Amino acid sequence: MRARDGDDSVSVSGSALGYALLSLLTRGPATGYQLTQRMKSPIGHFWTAQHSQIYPELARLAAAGWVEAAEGDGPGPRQKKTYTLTPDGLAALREWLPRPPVVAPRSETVLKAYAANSADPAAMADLYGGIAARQRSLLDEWTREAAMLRDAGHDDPAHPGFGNYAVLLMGIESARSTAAWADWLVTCLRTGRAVGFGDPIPSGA
Amino acid sequence: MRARDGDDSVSVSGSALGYALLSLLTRGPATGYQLTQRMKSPIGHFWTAQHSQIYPELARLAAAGWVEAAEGDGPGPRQKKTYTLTPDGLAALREWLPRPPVVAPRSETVLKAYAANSADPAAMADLYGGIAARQRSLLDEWTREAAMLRDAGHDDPAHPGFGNYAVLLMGIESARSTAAWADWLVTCLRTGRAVGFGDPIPSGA
DNA sequence: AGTTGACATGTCAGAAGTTACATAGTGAGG
DNA sequence: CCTCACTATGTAACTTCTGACATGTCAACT
Repeated sequence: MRARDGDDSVSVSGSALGYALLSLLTRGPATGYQLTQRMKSPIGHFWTAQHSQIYPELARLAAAGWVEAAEGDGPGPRQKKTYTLTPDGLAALREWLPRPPVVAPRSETVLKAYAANSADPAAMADLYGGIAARQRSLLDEWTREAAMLRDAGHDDPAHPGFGNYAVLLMGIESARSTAAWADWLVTCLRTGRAVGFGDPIPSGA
Repeated sequence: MRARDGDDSVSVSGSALGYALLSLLTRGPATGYQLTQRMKSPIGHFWTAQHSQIYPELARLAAAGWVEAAEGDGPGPRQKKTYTLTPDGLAALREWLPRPPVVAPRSETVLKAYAANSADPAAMADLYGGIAARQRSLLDEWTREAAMLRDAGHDDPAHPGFGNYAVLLMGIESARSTAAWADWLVTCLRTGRAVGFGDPIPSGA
């Protein structure tokens, strides 16, 4: 499945996680621990991984020659390893990037809406009210973050931080849509009547 | 993990897939094959499963007493089983629905944008141009579908088809956001300059 | 002096999900 | 007559992901 030593001819194919780690390493060398942190924001809103998945994957990437580890003394009993993207790794990433992505959406939030009228409308309204509130708070936070990045020039496609900015914008769009949809759902569930999407929310009536 | 015969006291916890199948069965009895089809639209845009996952899960649900199988002759060598949601199954679903959903977003599309400036801008612009086009065609299709459902009264929260309508609306919102974002990305990548989100797209200039 | 949290790396068991294999009847179209 | 697509149910091998276990240092706070 992945290249072994002296097996250069085989087309080396990585998992999405592998490419995610390579992407993170384009931001500079890092330890597995730092990659775990770096994955949290902003890409974490669209791609997550635990350290228990990251460490073995880094070992595989190193075996494939896509990353290189510099060892040093760590705080614990083991060696601390700082990984760097190799030219081969960058080439692999560049080859993977323009390929059409695998679309595999999975949202428990929407799944629950699918069965919404099997449950108590008031309870479901509360659920989606909470979801809308959380999405709006994320929206606020990310909007402020995006403004800062824009001021720092990250909206320039040539800026190394452009990817972060792009992800943040998608996060904002996604939060906005979800909040608007959840608001509509809440209004439907609370009034018990058909409501047009985007119709004004009847306030305290 | 799941209840066995005569083990009623244990809190029976299901997987998200199990609840997805229960949700599908609120639309009426179905075979595993029919559930596989039923899952494709519209909930398939936010939750998918292969038949190889569905058949064993149905067996587990039956063992837990959440669904009941009526056997009959099938086209192949095996018995055809038509599953029905039991009162216990509906109760379990109703208990699960209002609980806060697990949020686990995963989008290769956004992941690739995160590393966009490691690749050839023209290739990435093509990629996101294609994505925007596909999202717009889905948007068209779903908008027409939603209009039909609305005419059929599915926008009434009491209508059994309300869940389908709600999922479709989220699909529409999601496609709209993604298309707008992809358009912005394409403009950035093609012009090579900072572009405001929502700014008019320079046409053939 | 003791606790908590951050830094740092790993393993293991199990759950969840994908792909391919296996079987077989019916009806439509070429 | 043959092939293809649809209906229908399952298994097996494999990959991916989560959650828990395991270890140990250092700095800050109580």
